[in-house]
Amino acid sequence: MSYDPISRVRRFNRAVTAEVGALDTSFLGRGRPLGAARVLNAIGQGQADVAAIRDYLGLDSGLMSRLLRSLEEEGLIATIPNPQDARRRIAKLTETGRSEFEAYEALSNAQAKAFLSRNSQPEELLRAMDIVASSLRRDHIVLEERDPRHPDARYCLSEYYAELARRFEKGFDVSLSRDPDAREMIRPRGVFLVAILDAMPIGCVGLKGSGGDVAEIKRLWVAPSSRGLGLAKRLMAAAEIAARELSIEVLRLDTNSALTEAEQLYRRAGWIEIDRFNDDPYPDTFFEKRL
Amino acid sequence: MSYDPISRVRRFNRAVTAEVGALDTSFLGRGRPLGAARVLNAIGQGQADVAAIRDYLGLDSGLMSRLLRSLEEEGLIATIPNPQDARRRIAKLTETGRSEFEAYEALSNAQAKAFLSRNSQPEELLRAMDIVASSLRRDHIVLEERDPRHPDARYCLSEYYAELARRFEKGFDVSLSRDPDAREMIRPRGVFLVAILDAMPIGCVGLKGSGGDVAEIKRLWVAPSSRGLGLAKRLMAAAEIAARELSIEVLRLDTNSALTEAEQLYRRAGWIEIDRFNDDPYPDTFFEKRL
DNA sequence: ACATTTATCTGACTTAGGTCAGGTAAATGA
DNA sequence: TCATTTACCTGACCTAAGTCAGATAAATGT
Repeated sequence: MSYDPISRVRRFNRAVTAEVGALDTSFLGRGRPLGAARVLNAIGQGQADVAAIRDYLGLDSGLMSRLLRSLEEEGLIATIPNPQDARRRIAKLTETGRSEFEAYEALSNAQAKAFLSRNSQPEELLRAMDIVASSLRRDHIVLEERDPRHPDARYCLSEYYAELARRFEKGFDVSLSRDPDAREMIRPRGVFLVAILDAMPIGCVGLKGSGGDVAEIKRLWVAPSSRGLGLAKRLMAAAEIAARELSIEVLRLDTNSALTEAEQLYRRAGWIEIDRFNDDPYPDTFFEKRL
Repeated sequence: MSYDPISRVRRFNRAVTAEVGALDTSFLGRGRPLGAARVLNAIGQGQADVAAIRDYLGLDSGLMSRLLRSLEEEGLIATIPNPQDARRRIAKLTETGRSEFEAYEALSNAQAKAFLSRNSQPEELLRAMDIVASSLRRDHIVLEERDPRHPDARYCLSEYYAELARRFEKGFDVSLSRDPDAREMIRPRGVFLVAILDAMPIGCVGLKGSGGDVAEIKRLWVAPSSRGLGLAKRLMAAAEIAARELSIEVLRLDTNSALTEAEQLYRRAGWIEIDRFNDDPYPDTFFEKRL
């Protein structure tokens, strides 16, 4: 017996619509109408092109224009014509605008902190919130190339190692494994891809090349909160496309049979099991795919 | 290494504010302004007293009055003076109003269903949504007395039995345990309390009396989605209050040491371990509390 | 060179939502 | 009984948000 899924979804909707306004009221906390606050915050987050902001916030061009004027009158922003195209305008925060934006950020952070402190064990709640956020925003996941030493990449890798340590019977120690040199996962030899959702890294994959026409897939990882969304498949497909761009002809990878879901993914994507091709202590299964 | 909790909360807020409008647009789907739709739905859900609706939706009395007039003009509701107090008014759906309300319900159900069907394995997502909803609405949890044969009570009991079956090494079979007769958990002998959150049962406890001044606490259960909110403690406190009302002087309970968190709860609430007082095969630890 | 397209702005207008100061009629308390 | 309180209604007014039809000026295609 289980409670009706539709009721559960609707209950979530009710809870969220009833409470989320209270959860983050930072946009209303500084005596400015919501519209103006949203524009100010979009600019503060780095959006500069007026058309881009309008598009992002879904505003009519007339309304947008008026909101920009009101922020200008407050002395919070300045707009200048785009040097490449004088019809377009670029909006930037002034000094006062920047400190006003930071006040909004501080408000929002404080509210998030207060929310967390109302919960005695926030870790499980946070995990649940991650799952919901990933699922709701699944269509906004973007894959980006990153240097493997970039903080986003390093976050993914450390989570990946931690997971291997949990799942392998004998644990996992990076230093025992052939950790690919960062150089070999940067163009022109290879690439390192990170899946980003709302500025948070939630998955990665590395293509490790040696300059020849054979390359290896390494470090495929998807955050627990984002599993079941087909992200691993998407990362693998993107890595394959990158491999073709780099004129790779043969892809290889090694894996461990403890990672059952991975093996299934490879087989379905047309990978074929081959003999061991390295003496790394952790993998016990080896695959190849000709492009 | 773990991602900053504040960023995670803010990411959830962004995801939810961006998507939840799209998640349930049923209130906007029938060409009526949001305010009127909300009032119609409040009445459809059984709210009748005008003041109660106004309070529930947080509306100004002038606005409320106008919304009621517009719904009346549409022929969806009828208002009559309260027979006990002719100043107050009672709002009820007309025939057309009822079918309009049901159209909203159908829309909302269809959207929830569509949302579920977009997810390949919705069970984990639903679990996460339950956790978030329970936590956000924790202050709205109410404890209500229910007949143990009421569907809400039976839902809780079947979940409780299923959990015992999972957690006990040898499983759990209700028929082997001394299942208290429903009569003994109804006043004046005892009570059965269910914790309700937004119409969904999320916990229960039974007070089983025999007519004398000794009674037993049975069937204490909290839904996994609602743990960590202090609900078990609250249920126990409510059961104690009910026991005092029924002139019970000694409370007893049995538990199994596999349920570690329960034992701690009892000790902290002033219960004292005593000798075995029944020959039920499942419990191995026994407690008593004098009121 | 010139018609067309594009990005933004301006003015006129609409709707939803909400506030506030009375007004009416019923209920209540001294 | 009668002043006071209470529940709801009405009219006047306000703001935020959004729509729409041009206007303006820069860029673009032929």
